Amino acid sequence: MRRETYNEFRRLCQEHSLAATHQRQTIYEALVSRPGHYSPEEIYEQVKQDLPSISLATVYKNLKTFVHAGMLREVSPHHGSWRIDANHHPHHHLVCTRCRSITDLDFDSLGPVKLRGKLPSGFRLEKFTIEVQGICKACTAAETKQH
Amino acid sequence: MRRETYNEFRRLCQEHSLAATHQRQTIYEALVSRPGHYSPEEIYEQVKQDLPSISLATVYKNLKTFVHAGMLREVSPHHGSWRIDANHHPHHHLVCTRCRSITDLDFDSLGPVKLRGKLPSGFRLEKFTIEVQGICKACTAAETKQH
DNA sequence: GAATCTTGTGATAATGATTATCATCTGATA
DNA sequence: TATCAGATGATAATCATTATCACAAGATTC
Repeated sequence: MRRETYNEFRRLCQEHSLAATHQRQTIYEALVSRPGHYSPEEIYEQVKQDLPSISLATVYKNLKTFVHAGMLREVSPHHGSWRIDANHHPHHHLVCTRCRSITDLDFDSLGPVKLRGKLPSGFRLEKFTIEVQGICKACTAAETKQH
Repeated sequence: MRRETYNEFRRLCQEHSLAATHQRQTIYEALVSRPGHYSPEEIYEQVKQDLPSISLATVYKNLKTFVHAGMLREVSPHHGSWRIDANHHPHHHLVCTRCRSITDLDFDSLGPVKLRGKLPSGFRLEKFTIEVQGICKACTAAETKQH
């Protein structure tokens, strides 16, 4: 691991009161050192090369921990079960990052996406989708009540 | 079911060579008649009120059929396994609707999202995410080869 | 409308992803 | 170094989704 990445990792662990274990270090490295959007299974395969006895459960637990702490992000705010949208009108989605609820937002509430320059060659554009991420009313209320 | 919805349903089935079964009709109705972003399980619960003996497998099969035919949409092009993104720089994603692969797109490739008017009250905005949906290079190539 | 054929359905087993449990171990702190 | 909270590994449990297959219901033809 690069010295720089190592220091960053130690700092982040301290900042979030997490023990800087060998396993966590290797998982973090596996993600940060190479670009990509890996699944837990893929991380597990990668990490096993350094730590053959690591458990898949440990990978899952630490990925959750890292995401919760804000050290890493989920690719999509929609994981979990498959959902169907029957709204045929063009529209956007408000997505709550806390409870993952989804609400429609009228198409005209947002201006059009403007493309500057070109997309990678060979990619055939179908459409732009805008997701508005944030905390929904219910979650904000619940949070306020706690304090 | 409203006459209008019923006719639309029959038309869509004919157009896509699908048998207009009682089950399909009820599933379609459950989605179209009320706004929302339902999971297969939720549709199942709803449909059971009309057709108590329907099987959850039938709901899954028909939702897939409808989505495949373009009669309904998936809320998110990312279903399936959880993925982690370690790229800290602001960026967008190119998502292939065929193979679901994900590629980063530089933040500056797209102009900023402009909000017209207001978001629903109580929603605390965190950020806008733009997904560029389309067919990736590899899938386009594979498709061309077939013909 | 009945016969036939194709497709869809229901029940349930199988699979795959994720989470829970718990005995044991390790990093952090004194 | 001793202590202890928190982390790990093994594995069972759970949950979502898909596969299988015997039986039933639409569609088509007469």
